[in-house]
Amino acid sequence: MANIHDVAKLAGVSIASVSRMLAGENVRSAEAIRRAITDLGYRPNASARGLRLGKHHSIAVIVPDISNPYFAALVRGIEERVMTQGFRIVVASSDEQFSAESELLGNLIDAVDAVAIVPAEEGDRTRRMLADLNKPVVLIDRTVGDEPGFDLVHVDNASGAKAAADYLLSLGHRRFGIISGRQDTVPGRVRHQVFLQTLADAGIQVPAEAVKIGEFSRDFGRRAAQELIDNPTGITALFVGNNTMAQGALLSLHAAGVSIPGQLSFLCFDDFDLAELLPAPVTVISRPAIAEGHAAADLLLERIERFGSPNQPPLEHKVLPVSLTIRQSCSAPASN
Amino acid sequence: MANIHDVAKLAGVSIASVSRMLAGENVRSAEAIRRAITDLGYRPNASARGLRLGKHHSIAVIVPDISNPYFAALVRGIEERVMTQGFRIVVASSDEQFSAESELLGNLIDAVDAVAIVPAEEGDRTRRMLADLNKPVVLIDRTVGDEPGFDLVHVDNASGAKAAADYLLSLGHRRFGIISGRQDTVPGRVRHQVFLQTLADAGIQVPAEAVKIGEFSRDFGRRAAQELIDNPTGITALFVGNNTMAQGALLSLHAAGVSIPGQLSFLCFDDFDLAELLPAPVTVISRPAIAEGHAAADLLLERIERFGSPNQPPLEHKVLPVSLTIRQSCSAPASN
DNA sequence: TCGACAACTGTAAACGTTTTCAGTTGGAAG
DNA sequence: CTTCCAACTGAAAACGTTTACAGTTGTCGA
Repeated sequence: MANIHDVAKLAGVSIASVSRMLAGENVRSAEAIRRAITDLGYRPNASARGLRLGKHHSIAVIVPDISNPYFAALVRGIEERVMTQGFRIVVASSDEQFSAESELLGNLIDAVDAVAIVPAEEGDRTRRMLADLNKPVVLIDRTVGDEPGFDLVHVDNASGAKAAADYLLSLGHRRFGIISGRQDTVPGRVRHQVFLQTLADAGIQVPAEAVKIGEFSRDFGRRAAQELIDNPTGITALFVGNNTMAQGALLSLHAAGVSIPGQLSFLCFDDFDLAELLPAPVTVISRPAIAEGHAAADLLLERIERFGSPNQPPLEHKVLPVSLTIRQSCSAPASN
Repeated sequence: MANIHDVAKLAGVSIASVSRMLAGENVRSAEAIRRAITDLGYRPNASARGLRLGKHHSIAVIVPDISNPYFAALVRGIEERVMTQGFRIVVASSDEQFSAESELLGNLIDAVDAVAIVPAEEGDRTRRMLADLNKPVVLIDRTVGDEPGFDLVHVDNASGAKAAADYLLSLGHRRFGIISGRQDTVPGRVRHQVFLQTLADAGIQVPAEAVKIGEFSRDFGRRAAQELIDNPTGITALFVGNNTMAQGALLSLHAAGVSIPGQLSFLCFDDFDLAELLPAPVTVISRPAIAEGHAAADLLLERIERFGSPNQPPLEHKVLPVSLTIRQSCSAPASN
């Protein structure tokens, strides 16, 4: 592989001139250098440049699972924005495990300039680990501790959960079930609490046996719905905290022959592919995954720019709107 | 950030000893060095190491679109395998465009040791571009030219298409429609041709107006199915070449009120989330995306190991099996 | 013709590693 | 007590850049 010395020799100048011309400065022999570069097929060595400048033009993106469509879309959004600025993204999946996450980050951190992460855990050890990185960090979808100290990109979980409850109430439902994700995450907690609180404000209590809390996984959704089926609680509407759990729940409900919305109105957070094609197209609270990626990337690029300099921009907390997408999985409760 | 000199000084040895102990060699003062390393929180600088060794411990993964679930799963598979060997993956989406692809690769190539790619185009210019990289390359799902000169990981498209045709024939169908993806890609071409050939071998011709060829996109699937609906051809079975087109086709079919499998049997290549939850759970030819990722990663790691040495392992072409997953979207044709 | 000055150029140091090469150490064998 | 050798050690070079610094040009005005 040709290096800068080869180019300089062929062009009859010093390596400094080559470097300068590459950096866009004015150089007398620009033409000769350009020709030498193409003749040799020269490409600057990324490691050498990284070593010298302490920059890598790379961003680590850590998500719980890249094969989850929501996270895949998020990554896509980050990628789109970041690529235009000449940055690369290094992707890794944490499987929702702090240990995996911190190990990954340990491996990646030395090769990147910043980190975009959907943290597996929102506890303080995650915050400390991220702070120790000493690089720009943006938290997406979740947070860490009360004073994270990083830029945040969230969606408006509270409004979404409230909209869901209000919509179901307006249809006349009074007996609700809820399947929620981990309560040690912002989306899990906020969606859960706001949904229940909105009902409480309307004077409605959700019976404990109709409240299921667990992992954000398809499998948990399936099990939770199965329990609801096995121990009838008389609920007429079910709210599910995210798309993967929703898919699992639909599997159980479908297998048990529960008619939607005939016997049960169904509403979940997060849109998903084909939601509109199901026997009862699913009404959802949808969120802008790509836009979340864009927002996160913008924040990060900005912060990378100024990192180390005294005048840091203040921490930002971007909250993106969600919207209620009404399809056909909800109706007035059967009057019995 | 502490560097190796700091560690050496604190441990009272030379930097060579630190480096050696890190490399696992026997060193008298190992204990002191270990302590110094933890005390200082020392982490070797990746750029410096990369510069010195000419290795980056990174692999570029280029797919048409990371937000497509199949590619996301593929990436996940690669990631799983590669991480265990201490490698990172740098991900980028080409949007099925050669120009984007070659630009991306231009940006990434200097920072990686190898490339796993689902090429946007299978033409010779792609082959040349990849060959010029002068690094290990594995092609996934598609190929480039007749003599690619790279390792290949494919699924058995021919068997899959034949199984699809045989199954529909066995149900008694005689009038078929087909929606296929780009014919300048292996999956597009093989699935298309083998399906039609299998029918031809059974003495059945598919009328030209029931053959739709276009992009591997949801949008094309939707349009193609719409055309089929608008200009009735009397077909009783429809084969669709991949999952995104299938989803589009289902959208049109559903909107037009075509009953599946009552009026039309439906079968497609690639499984997809929720296929089993649709009004008529879709029968598919499914393929092992994660396993494809594993296979690609293994091939690449092997080749990185030996790259540059004289005894290169011979090129491999791994073909993974697909399977017919029978659900409920196909039945015997209505007898009329 | 000279000096001043802008515009450019080249040398060399630095970034943080790994590894070669030429020692140094210490223990065992004589 | 010597000698030998295995086992370790350290100095220094190298990887390919960028950039501070100290020139070197060439032009213009006097």
